Amino acid sequence: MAGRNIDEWIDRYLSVSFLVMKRGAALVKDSLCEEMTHDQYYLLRYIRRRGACTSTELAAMFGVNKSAVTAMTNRLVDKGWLRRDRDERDRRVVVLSLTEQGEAWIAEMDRNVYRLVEEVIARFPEEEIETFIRTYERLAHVLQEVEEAK
Amino acid sequence: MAGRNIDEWIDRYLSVSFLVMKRGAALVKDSLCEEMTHDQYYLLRYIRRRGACTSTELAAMFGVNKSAVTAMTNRLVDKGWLRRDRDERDRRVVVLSLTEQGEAWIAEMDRNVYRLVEEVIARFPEEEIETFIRTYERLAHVLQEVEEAK
DNA sequence: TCCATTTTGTTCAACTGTTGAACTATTAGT
DNA sequence: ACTAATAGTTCAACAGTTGAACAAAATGGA
Repeated sequence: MAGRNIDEWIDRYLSVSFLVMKRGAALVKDSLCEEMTHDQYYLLRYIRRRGACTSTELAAMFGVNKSAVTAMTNRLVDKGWLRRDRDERDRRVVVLSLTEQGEAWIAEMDRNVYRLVEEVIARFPEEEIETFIRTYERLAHVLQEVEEAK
Repeated sequence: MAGRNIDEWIDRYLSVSFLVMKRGAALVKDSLCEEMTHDQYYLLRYIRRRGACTSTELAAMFGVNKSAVTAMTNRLVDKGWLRRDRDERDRRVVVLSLTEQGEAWIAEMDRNVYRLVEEVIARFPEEEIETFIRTYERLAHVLQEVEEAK
């Protein structure tokens, strides 16, 4: 690849990724209720999709320390959205899963957030959406590989 | 568009955007020095590109409160990377611009971050990169429109 | 011109998310 | 059996954020 081209891509990517991150977070936050933060919404979504998971898995998945996960899950347990159970087969492990209340709240929040994302997505041609998301998913995968290679 | 398709896209987009945000932030942070945070790096980059700007502009651009900008810029001024000057034509306005030291630090950080992003980008075909970034930029633009329409 | 309104930015308390070191409890590997 | 490694928590110290209250300056009608 031409060096000129690459540097331009890098610059454009860095600029736009920060913009989308900030603006996207602000919009999603507006779609949530006072009680639920942006990060809590995504964390609960992830746990729901996985059914149940551990602090270690969450920390690795999101690239944060385990103590950060403890702090976040504490708040979610306090709100009654998340359940902490000790794994009987390996008593070091804590199994995290949604409570019924948590399921209900996240479903409620989903309604607003989906409406928002749909409004955004609707402005793009279908093919562009599919292509974009596919590359985005590949990017998430590559980031994990690069992280693991350290 | 088929409802089924849209909901699948929304779900995939929400999941992957959080992953990329978190993992990307973690990797960029590793490329920075102890003294500079992820957010500070992007903020300084933005101000450098604009030459100079105001708190109001930054707050609108990144979708945060002006008080958040004050707090961030305070830390950057304390470190000697950012300069605060009153606008002589409108004395309410504070003009933010990089100091020479700030320019030097951000150039230094750029070297590491560019190396990282290049490593990631190199794993994609050129055409996919260009297509992806173009849609990403369109997305940033749409998010701003949606924000403004509120 | 005068005064109310708007705009720009700051301060403050309170909160979320994060790190990194020190710690406990449990398991795994010889 | 004992040392290693693993899973998670606690804690102090930060960065980033909100929202309300505030000060200072500019604007715009009457």
